[in-house]
Amino acid sequence: MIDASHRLVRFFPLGEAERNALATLPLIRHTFAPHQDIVQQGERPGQCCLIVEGWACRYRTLQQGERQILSFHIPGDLPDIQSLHLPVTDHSLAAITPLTAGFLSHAQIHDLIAEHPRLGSALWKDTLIDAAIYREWIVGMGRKEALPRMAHLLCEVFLRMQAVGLTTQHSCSLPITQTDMSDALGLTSVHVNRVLQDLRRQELIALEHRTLTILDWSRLEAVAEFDPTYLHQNLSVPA
Amino acid sequence: MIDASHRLVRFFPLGEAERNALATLPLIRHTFAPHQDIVQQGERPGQCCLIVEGWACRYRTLQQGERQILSFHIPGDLPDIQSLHLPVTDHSLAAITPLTAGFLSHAQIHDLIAEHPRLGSALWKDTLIDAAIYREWIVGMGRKEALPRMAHLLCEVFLRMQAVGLTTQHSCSLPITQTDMSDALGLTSVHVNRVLQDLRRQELIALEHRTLTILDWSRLEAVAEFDPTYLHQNLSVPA
DNA sequence: CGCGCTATTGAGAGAGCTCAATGTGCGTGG
DNA sequence: CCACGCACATTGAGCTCTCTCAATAGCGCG
Repeated sequence: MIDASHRLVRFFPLGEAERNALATLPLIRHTFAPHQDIVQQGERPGQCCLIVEGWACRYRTLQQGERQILSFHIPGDLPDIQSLHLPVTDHSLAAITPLTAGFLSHAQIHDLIAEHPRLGSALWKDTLIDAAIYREWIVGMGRKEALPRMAHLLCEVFLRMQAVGLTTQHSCSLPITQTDMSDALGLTSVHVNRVLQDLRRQELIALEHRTLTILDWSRLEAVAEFDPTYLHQNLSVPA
Repeated sequence: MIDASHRLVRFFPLGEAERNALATLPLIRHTFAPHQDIVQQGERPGQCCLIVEGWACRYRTLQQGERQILSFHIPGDLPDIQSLHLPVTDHSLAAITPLTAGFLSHAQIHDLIAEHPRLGSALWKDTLIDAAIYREWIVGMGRKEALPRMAHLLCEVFLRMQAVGLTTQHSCSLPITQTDMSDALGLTSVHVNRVLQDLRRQELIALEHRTLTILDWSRLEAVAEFDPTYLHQNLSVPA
């Protein structure tokens, strides 16, 4: 089942009927180990997964073995919902941490949408926010240097974690390695290391034991040229 | 009205009813001059536009004035369909060439979808392909050098133009400046110029008078590490 | 208590940038 | 019909951000 506090429910005006439909939906749970693929490029999935616990990422591997991470996924995300309409998956999806996911068949989802069209709209909106995040990454990779690009990623992750209630004050879990960050930002892990040191030196963040703490949100936001509009979340910003 | 050969109709299994609904839809036409904004960042549009003729681009401007182009749009595209569910537009949309666009109010589209759910799916799929293109750009910007990145853009544009019947043999119109390309690829126009010269020297393409000719598709594809799967178009590739 | 993964540091190299000048084609007005 | 202006393309030379290569350090876990 999908909990009533789920993002879908909170960010889209759903009625009682839709909430109930979600709450009684039978999810088939699976667990995955770190680095294990959930969906591989070229597959034709017959189901979608909801991340219940843990982090995942979409990625693509190039011929020389370089990896590009396309997005990070946190609890509440539906990272392969696009398979509902795009039969062949054009990238892979892997667990970053030990992960619990719930699966729903395409048929179930189609039925659900047919019966509750507003749920279809909510899911569509979810994929549109995904696309908005991609746009933001393109802006960063194309026109920002390494420091603001990293700062932007941290702002984004923090707000997304906050939206699903996984932050405490100014901290949240950030269970990814510097290599993961480098593959997401289009940098090398060596440079990521130096950029993180710089952010710490400027007392913008603390990051240790996979825990991120935002020490100065407004300065971090300024460095990143971060504007949360694109997350389309209507959230309050850390004090 | 929307022509029966439109991409929506060709790439999604629509029935007679849906085709008719599209064909009789009243579009309000407007024309735009090059560089004119169609939608600006921060607006709350009440309508969506269909590009009838000409090219457009989505873009974002940073504080220091740098521009990042997020996507190019050609006839048949619905470049701001996301406004249907994301009220505030997080980027701008501008005409590149003299442009003709047809407008449909959100209300009209919502009604259309309510009556013809498969049309809703087709539109959703369209936005998912948009997102797939964003992913591909992220891969290029993060992990490809300038030459393959440019080659990839040219492959992509050519296939998209082919999909709407705007190519002849191995050529198509490419009505964008080198500065536009640089703002899309995250390069400078100086470097774009040098990369294009390199592609011409290698006899992979010809590009003059805003006309692109693919001289050697398979080598260009190889240089770009181009795999058309992500366009989800089921198209044949140039000989 | 040692292996393996991740983080850190140093130093040299390079892809792409900046700045600036020059070339070229085309539309327009006199 | 030609001169002019303007946008775009091209070229050169020096510079820098980020990369590469390589070594060392730290830490968690079996």
